[in-house]
Amino acid sequence: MIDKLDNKTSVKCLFWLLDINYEIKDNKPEIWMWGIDGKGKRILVIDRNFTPYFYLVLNSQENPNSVLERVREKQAEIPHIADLELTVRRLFGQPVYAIKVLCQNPESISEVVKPLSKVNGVEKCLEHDIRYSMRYIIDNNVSPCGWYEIEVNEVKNDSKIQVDKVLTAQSSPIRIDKEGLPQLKILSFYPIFYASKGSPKPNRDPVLIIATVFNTGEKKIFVAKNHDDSSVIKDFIECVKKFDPDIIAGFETNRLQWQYLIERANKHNFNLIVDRANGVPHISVYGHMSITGRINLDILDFAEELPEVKVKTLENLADYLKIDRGKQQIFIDETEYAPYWENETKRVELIKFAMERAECISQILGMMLNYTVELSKLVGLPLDHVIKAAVGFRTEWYMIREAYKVGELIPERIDRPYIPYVGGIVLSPKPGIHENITVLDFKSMYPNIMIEKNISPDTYIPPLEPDPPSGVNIAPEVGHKFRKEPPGFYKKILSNLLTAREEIRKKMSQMDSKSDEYGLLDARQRVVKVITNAVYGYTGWLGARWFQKPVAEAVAAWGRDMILSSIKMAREFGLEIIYGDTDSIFIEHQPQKIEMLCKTIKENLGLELKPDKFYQRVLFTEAKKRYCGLLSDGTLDTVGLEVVRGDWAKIAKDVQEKVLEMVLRERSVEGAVRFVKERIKKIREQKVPFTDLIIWKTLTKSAEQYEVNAPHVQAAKILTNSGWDLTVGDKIGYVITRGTGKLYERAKPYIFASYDEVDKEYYISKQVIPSALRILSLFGLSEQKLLEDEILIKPKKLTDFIG
DNA sequence: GCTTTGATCTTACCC
DNA sequence: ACGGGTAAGATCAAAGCG
Repeated sequence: MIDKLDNKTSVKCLFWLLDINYEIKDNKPEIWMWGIDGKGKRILVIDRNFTPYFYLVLNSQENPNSVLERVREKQAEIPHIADLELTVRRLFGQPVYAIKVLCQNPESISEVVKPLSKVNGVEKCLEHDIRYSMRYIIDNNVSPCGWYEIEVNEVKNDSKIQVDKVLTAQSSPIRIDKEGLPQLKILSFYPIFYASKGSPKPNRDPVLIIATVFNTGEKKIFVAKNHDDSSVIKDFIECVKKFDPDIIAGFETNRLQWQYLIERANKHNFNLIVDRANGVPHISVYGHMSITGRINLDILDFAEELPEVKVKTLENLADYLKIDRGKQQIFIDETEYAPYWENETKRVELIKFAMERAECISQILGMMLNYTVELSKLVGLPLDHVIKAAVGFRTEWYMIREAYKVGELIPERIDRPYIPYVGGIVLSPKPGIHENITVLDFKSMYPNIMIEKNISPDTYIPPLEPDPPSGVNIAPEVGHKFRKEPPGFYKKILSNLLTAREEIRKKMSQMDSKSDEYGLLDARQRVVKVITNAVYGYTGWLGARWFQKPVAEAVAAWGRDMILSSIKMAREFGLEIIYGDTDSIFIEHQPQKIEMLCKTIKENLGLELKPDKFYQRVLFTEAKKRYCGLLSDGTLDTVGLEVVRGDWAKIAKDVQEKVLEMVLRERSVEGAVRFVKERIKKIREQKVPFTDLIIWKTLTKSAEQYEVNAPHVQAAKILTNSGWDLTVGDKIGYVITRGTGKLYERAKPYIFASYDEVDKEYYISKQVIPSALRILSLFGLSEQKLLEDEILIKPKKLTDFIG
């Protein structure tokens, strides 16, 4: 029993919600809300008044009251049940009777579910798989990273929780219309582990350095004495305790570093106590490490959101984000940590490198925080959960909140067989170079189709069911039916999201684009867009709680219908179509006709088709989904080609990019050919940087699970045998060496290969020539011609190829 | 016994 | 661990050939 500090009645407390978790004390659940109050005090609000529950869905043939009676009889045999309430809910839009089973303890729900699901008349149990803390968030319409007001009493901080105040809730939290973040304390850190052979091993290799950066500007660095890291880790723990950060940021912390530090600490017989409740970081949902009372953010998880960053190193990420890493950038590869450490003068550089990385993490965090906060607010998952959660789960959590508001039960997640369905249409392009091409595309095509046709899991009418009085929309080709009224669950969600984004963008248009508030709104509209666009994919995801194949199938069918209609209409207007993919058409630039076309389509199809891009010149090969266009501002827009792929050697990508520039911008095929020949010569002369020869490929399963041998798998096996820990998702960098036999037998991890053993002819004939020829074959060039010694005798003019 | 061919595996892209 | 549509290269075994 916690004593009140004084006898005053409860007071109102304004706070910003950082994190939420639950604890069981004396067999009773408590919601713990970690926050920052209006005066910047760190607080813990404990709510003991929220009862966990789940639902029993009743068979529609049964009398609900008699089922309730039977459940009551059973209740006598089962402890833990606090109460039963007969209610009406909806499941996939259908009204159902449901018994709300209130339990004393969230951990006992699973014990209650089993016997009660067997009661006659009970069809199934639902929502027992919703975590107690998430339940609290949903039912109270609370989102992390928002401001709330709550009635509280201050109590003694008996358990030495690391906060300024411990409070008990006397009411539910109420959302306050207040923008912005409190002054957060953020600690960024980067440790260096000794790597004697391959990846560092916690039972063998010590922590040499931990560099820390506070967002107050202060920096601290802890360095081991020889190989003894006990004090390094202790000093780090002390540093965390003293600075008391709200957010701890790192790089590779979730998959690697926290666990490593925990194990090293344990090896020295102490615990890595860095959280606010005197505990150790622990594994939590979606594979992240949770630090109670603080938010643990891994910059690497943020990098996963950026497909443009192919190999997710801290340096690549920083370069992509245009972070200034100073003039004297040091880069020390992991393989060199040990030799750097052993050398007195080089050790200084290693220490500097660790600090630079910590600073870099701190800067990246600053750039990603708005986005993560907005994501957390919209989706309703705490910051550290939401950044780790896959898109499908984020979308689903957003839906779960909305479902609660309209009384929809949350369906269970079930295993389903994979049955493919037909998706969007891709037209075969007209190969060659085209001038003055406009790209028209449907604005948010799939979301708008779902809205327009009221496609939703709760509006679907199965084949044998009679049509409702409101009538139905029937999907073309596939024939699925959806009731026209009332508006479905998805229609509501998507309309809200689309309107919300419009409103945010409207606000933004009247603001200074450099202001903090603008940045915040920009992050908000991006997040809204991401969730909007994810809904269609969600509907076809086998793991989705609201999975309904006809929903996904019908959306795609209507999409095909609309794009085909548009093409037909365009042709009727006398407009030539060059290419199209799913929701876009590439069309000759005739402004008046295009305007008329868009107007006609809006009137006939109810969806907006709008000009999106204009290409002065655009080049297509025979292939779909691969082209390159020259935009009005002179930049190249390269799509699908090797240039934008991460699994070609840089040398091949650079050559292709230059070829495209020469051809599209300079209109010089001759120049392109000359360039390719020069580069080939440079490769033979070993004048190309070694790093330009590395090929990166993702390991998508463990090396043994592959059915056929492949170069990157072979390279991965070599790395594993040399002591490197590889996991699924790792990018393997390898080069092809000279020799006989299969390609995979000649693949070698780049860290083990020397330039002299590289097979230059492979890079010429299998990397550079194919990627150059992808473009140049359009102009009648062949491999032989690119390999010929003399400069092209009589090149054709670019104008000969313009269609 | 050799090369050619095609199915299959694999990755990464587009929208 | 959101969907389907697509290109492309390497491997591997069957087919084709003399």
